[in-house]
Amino acid sequence: MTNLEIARVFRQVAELLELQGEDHFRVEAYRRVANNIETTSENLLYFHDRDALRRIPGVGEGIAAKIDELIETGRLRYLEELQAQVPPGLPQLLEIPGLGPKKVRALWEQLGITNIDELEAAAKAQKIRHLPGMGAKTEQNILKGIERFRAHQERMRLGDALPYAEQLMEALRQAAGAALERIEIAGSARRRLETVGDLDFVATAADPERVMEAFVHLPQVSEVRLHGPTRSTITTTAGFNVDLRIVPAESFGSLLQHSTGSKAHNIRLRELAQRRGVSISEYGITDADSGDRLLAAADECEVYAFLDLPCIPPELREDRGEFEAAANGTLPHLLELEQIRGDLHAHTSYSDGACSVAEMGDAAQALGYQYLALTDHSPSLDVAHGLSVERLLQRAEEIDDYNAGQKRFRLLNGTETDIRADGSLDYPEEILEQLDVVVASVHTRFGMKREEMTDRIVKALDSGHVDVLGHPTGRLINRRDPYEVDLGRVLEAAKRADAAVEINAFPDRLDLRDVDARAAKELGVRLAIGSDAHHTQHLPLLRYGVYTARRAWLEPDDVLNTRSADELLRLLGKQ
DNA sequence: GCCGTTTTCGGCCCGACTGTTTTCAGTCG
Ligand SMILES: Nc1nc2c(ncn2[C@H]2C[C@H](O)[C@@H](COP(=O)(O)OP(=O)(O)OP(=O)(O)O)O2)c(=O)[nH]1
Ligand SMILES: [Mg+2]
Ligand SMILES: [Mg+2]
Ligand SMILES: [Zn+2]
Repeated sequence: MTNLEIARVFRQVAELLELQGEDHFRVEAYRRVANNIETTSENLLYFHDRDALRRIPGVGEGIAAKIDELIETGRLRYLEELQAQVPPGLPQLLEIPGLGPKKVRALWEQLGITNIDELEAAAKAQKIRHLPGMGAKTEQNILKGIERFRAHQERMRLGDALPYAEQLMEALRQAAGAALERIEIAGSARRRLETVGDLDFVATAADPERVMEAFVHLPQVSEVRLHGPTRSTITTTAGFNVDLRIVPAESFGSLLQHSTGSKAHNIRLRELAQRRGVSISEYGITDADSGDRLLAAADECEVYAFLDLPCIPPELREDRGEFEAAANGTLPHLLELEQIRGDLHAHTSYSDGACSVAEMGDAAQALGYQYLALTDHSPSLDVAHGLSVERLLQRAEEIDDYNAGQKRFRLLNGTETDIRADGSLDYPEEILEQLDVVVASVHTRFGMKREEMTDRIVKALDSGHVDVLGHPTGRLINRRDPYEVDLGRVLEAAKRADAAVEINAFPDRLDLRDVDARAAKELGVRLAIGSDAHHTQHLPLLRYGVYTARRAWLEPDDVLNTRSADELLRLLGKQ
């Protein structure tokens, strides 16, 4: 059982309780714990006792016992009891935008509606308007909501979201002209979360009304969901929601802080404020008793400063220890893109890349790098034109020729060797020993059992020839789940072997993910950031790996490729 | 259901928009 599966169980419990009219805070307790379990790196299977479980925030006596039951039996009787009390199609109604627990419960109890089809029929037959608090508009909104539910979009990858956000901001600047003063992206995109559910913009305006009008009339808009004086929400033609909030300039920092979130972070911050007798909102800070405004933050850091905290970087705002670190003065000095000296994962046209050795080298230099590791695929990966030993040697000559003409840059002669099903590497030892950088990755047999996959990867690391474990979980965001593996044991093996583990920066991968890279650091394992470029144009995607590294609390020393070429090769034992 | 330098019981963030309602409940961010 994976942490994600356990998290899903508790989300189901939350929904079922909610539909029975259970206390909101009890429901939210299950949701909160589900989020915290999903973002726990170590598999709960390997937590040895209840005390260890209870160190997960939000896990108390009751939930620890339920996790135990899930791990021991794969089932949760409490969930089954709740399921017996609620029609199976009912929880799905909660996913319809505009429908929450109160309305769904009323529809169920008073009209006997138990699934989406029945809901649609009731709305069309105009039966819903007779319920208290509902009317003809409610029926229309339910029908629209069902359409939206059926057209439901998955979360957008950050790599798509950030460029799209830039485009939208530019479009709005054009459309609103001088009426728009300042606009920034907030929400999960600003926190650089690997996927984003929507785009959240915050702005100030000389003429807020005009800006709102311009926003809801952008050509990219397919539907206006909300349209108020300080906040509007639109759906784009691509089916994606975009929020815009506007506040007076003196409150911009308060709004940016609020809209950057995360929700959990905001709640923690506001609780800290409460204890000091003040109240934080997106407009500023007020005295909890008198309501007098004490601060309107033009800069978001003023909000933290008011609570005697240093400013917390957006990437850390997840309520995963950043408040404790801020209070202790132990916030990390996060990695910056400018500190990256080179890229440790790239392909050329020798394997499945699109560009030549020289083209990749030139492009890396244009980015200001001191080195680029060319890590083409190995023989058994014939779909990716893996290099035979002969071709590998041929490429080495081409790399030498290229380097001969360079003063402050070098191409590193590397490989991304396949970790074969039996855990062996895909080149003879004497070949691997000649290479500057050996990245080793799993590309086949993703369906292996957890133990088998773990043994496979550990064996590869134990060979002593691996410098970097490539994309360690094999996931493709929105397309392929990570393979099942005991990451804790893999990280221990990497530590023993003095191998780094990769943050593969390609936006489809981001592998390791943030919380796993953080666990690696905490175990004392070094990270390597690689773009996995298959084209010169992919090289700049490395920045997404830096974002993930920042979300993992990484500092420059934790990352292999903040080192100079010489230092890097020394660390890898190549000099 | 969880949690505690003011609590082991009694709180649990705060505000915008909509549609229904004559003052607010529900939903969402
Ligand atoms: N104080 C407070 N702020 C919230 C709440 N819900 C959302 N926010 C703030 C923090 C969020 O980052 C921000 C934007 O809300 P979203 O629902 O778009 O969440 P976010 O962008 O973090 O994640 P997403 O990828 O869109 O699902 O609004 C809440 O319940 N309370
Ligand atoms: Mg968002
Ligand atoms: Mg939003
Ligand atoms: Zn690969």
